[in-house]
Amino acid sequence: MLQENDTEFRIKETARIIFQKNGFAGTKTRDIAEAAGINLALLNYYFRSKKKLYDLIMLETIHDFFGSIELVMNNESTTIYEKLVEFVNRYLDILSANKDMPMFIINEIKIDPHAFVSKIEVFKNVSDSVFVQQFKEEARIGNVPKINPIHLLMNLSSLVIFPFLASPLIEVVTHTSKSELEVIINERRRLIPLWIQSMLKVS
Amino acid sequence: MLQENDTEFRIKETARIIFQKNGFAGTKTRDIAEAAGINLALLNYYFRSKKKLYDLIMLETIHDFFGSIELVMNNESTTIYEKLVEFVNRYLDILSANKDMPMFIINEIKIDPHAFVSKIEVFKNVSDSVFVQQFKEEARIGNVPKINPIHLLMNLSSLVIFPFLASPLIEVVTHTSKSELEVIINERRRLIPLWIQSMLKVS
DNA sequence: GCAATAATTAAACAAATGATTTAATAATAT
DNA sequence: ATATTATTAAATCATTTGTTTAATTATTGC
Repeated sequence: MLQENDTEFRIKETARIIFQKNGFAGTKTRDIAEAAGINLALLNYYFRSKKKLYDLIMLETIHDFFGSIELVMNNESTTIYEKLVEFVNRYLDILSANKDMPMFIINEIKIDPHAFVSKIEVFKNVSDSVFVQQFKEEARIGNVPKINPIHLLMNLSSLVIFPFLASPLIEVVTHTSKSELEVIINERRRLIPLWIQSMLKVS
Repeated sequence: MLQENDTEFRIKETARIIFQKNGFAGTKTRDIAEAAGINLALLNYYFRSKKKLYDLIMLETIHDFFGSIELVMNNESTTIYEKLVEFVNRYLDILSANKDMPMFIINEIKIDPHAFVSKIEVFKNVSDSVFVQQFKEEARIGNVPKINPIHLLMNLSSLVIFPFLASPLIEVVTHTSKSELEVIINERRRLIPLWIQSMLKVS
């Protein structure tokens, strides 16, 4: 057995895509087997059960999704604005390559918030991050309004993540094709940091 | 039979909540019956089938969700800023009373975009709305930057809707309780129009 | 008050769905 | 060559779930 057996790898990557798109209950082991071009029994042969395979993928996904926040937001040597730019670019990269990730994570939390918290508790609390500390200091000095930092985090996440959550909605409502929307989303790399900065001038 | 038979009404309202929370496939007729405190057979007695009941509720939900946009965004006698205020207040009202609505709509679109489009095609195209026309005119004059109006619509929707889509995520990441988050969301009635306005000063 | 219709119930049906296992075969490595 | 690993087709086995039936109770019109 190789450490990254070809078949094993193909099952996992296929399962990742399908699980992220349809969730645990919405996914049939037969779908995974068919999409991966492998025999159904091999799924259990390599991963013991559907649940074990799912848990494996979910942990990796959570790690990918939250791992970047940690690094960017707790960097002691960047300014607030630099962190905005870093955050936007990192997240647009991750989400562009993995469009179903936000919905997957949100559904996962919804199913069992308690179980989820226990899985990410290793990550540092975002509310205590260097980013939030820097924001509070600016607010103290009077450079930015004294609003709850959650607004800032929420606005930043909204502007970055929402297009991926709501892309089918947006496509329908604005009569925009997937490829046009992709172009528009990429314009946001430059625009979102500017927008967030200008929002911090009003209260 | 009364026009709004008590039992019939209770089934529909219970079904609305459960369908919006769990979707069609994720909902069992037995769940609805139990939650409504009625006998299982009554669901079929009043609504013929699970599918018919679901379709009924879905149409009403779509109507509630998109009906407000139409009115606000095509009002000839309000300014852009007045429309922002109207939009934010209307949507926060609807979504606060119906927190699972955005997720429900997005999932519904995902399942069958084509079928969904045919259900909302009665609504006027948002991209041709008075709101967007007014924005384009302001851009021509040079009062706002010449960006794709989709950015404006997307930012507005993001800031209003995202907190409801991602509330479980936000609660977990920022260690915020549901009631605290509710207070924060209500602060946004006043803030979002200001933010959007200030965003329109940069490009 | 009676008869017809409507509302409600418990129980059964049935049909599919879908994860997992088994036992046999092929491939690979020692 | 043989022991281990990988792969396959088929069966199993439990369960879930929407729907119907047939009997009972409540309501309404006359």
